[in-house]
Amino acid sequence: MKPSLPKGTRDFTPVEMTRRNRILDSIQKVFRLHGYSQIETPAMENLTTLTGKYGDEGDQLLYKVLNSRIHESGKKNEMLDDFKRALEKNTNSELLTERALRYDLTVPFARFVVMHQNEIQFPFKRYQIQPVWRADRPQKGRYREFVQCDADVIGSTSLLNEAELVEMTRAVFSSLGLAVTIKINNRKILAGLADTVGAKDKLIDLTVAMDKIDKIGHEQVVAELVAKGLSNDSIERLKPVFDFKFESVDKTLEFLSKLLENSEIGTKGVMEVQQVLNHCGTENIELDITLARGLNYYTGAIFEVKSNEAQIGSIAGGGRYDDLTGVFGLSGVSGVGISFGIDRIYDVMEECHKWDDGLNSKDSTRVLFVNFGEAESSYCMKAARKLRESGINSEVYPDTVKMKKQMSYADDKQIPYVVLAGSEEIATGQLTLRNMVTGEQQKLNLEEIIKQMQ
RNA sequence: GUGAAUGUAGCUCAGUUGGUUAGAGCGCCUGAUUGUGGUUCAGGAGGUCGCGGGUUCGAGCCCCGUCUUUCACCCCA
Repeated sequence: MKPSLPKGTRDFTPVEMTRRNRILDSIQKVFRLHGYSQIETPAMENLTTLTGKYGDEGDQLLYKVLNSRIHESGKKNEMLDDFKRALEKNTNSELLTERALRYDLTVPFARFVVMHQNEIQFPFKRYQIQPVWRADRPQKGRYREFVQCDADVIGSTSLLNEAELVEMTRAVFSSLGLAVTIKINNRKILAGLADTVGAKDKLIDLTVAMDKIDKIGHEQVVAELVAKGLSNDSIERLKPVFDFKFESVDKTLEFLSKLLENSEIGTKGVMEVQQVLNHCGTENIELDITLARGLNYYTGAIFEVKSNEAQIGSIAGGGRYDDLTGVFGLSGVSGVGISFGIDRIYDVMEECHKWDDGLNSKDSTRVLFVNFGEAESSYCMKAARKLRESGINSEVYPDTVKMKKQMSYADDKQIPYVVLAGSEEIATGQLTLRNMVTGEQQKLNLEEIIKQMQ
């Protein structure tokens, strides 16, 4: 049969993995530097844990897992009915699917917090690096399986957390050498906007439409809002927002506080943004009043990070959610977090040629022992063990094949040193150490080789 | 889910209006050099032309379907 992969999934070669790990290390280092500790959760969750948290679009994109052994069920008639219903529209049936692959790391985290609430010290700062799955149509920068790197603080309403996440974001991308813009906004500002134009009940329609302004233009947005049932009066009052152009954070704040002065929630949103920015400064930040984000659960600050160099969707995003744990039975716990998408960050690095491969990192093989035969390779196994005990990554070529083949293996893997231990070398204890970059060879005993490697 | 493009050797790509045995560069293998890689030289292997149908005397090329990748919409990391 012809080997193939499910649509939207990928293999990663050793070269790709070293590069992915480089991104991962940068992120993980920043997370740890700020006191976040790691957790993991299962790839699968109960379907009920996930549904209804991401909005209608999100629910459509959940990968549901078909129950096993459905052929043994005693409820086949009910199952058939449920299946027919599922063919009509997106319905859930516990008889058919009670599990789903996780769609993000935030909702499983909320579930985790509630289940472990008695073991957790709040505020709880956790990070989590795991794949997530979305049944989206794949294209560039969009995969059905991708890895998210999340850092969240839960159990604290302090805006210092938002500021810290902004600083972490800056740290991650500066260590990767990528120029980015951190777009921020606040759901309370959007709510205030809906409030002041008299369209409180149309908040979601309003934000979704707003989000598209720079893509489809004012007129199209107005048309969409009319279609959603927004009154002419409301639209008229939105006009200054449509006409507003970002110049600076200060000017935007000034504009917003005037616009929203009669809205309690709107004013609160403006104050929050102001405070966050007081803590972390405005470097690399754009206050984007059209930023909305699709996920339902955000209630305060929202972030989105875009590359300044590459044309790709957001490479990180997040925000504050006031009551995600509420549905699981623990209310009054607010959290805020950010998620880095390493697959997209990889694509940006690739597009911008940011790799600067010092391919011989200390993680790859430093020394290869050439295999001359049974007795010699047995000797080399012991010698290699000695090197490994000193922390030097070493390998013995497994087959007794032509030296040319073994040398080009070392060359291909960019192994910097090769040890030649033939019968003569073994007899005298003076092994031949070849530097593969310069071509120089020295006769050294094992201790001297170890010393030279360190 | 809607609309559109794409697929030829391991990789990047040629392939004329449908016409004999489908090519190149790089990579790979062998030898020159049986204890020395990266350079050079000589030789070699490798293709159901994504897959399945159809039209035709004849299809890599035309038609239909399907899958993959990509682009736009939608949404997002």
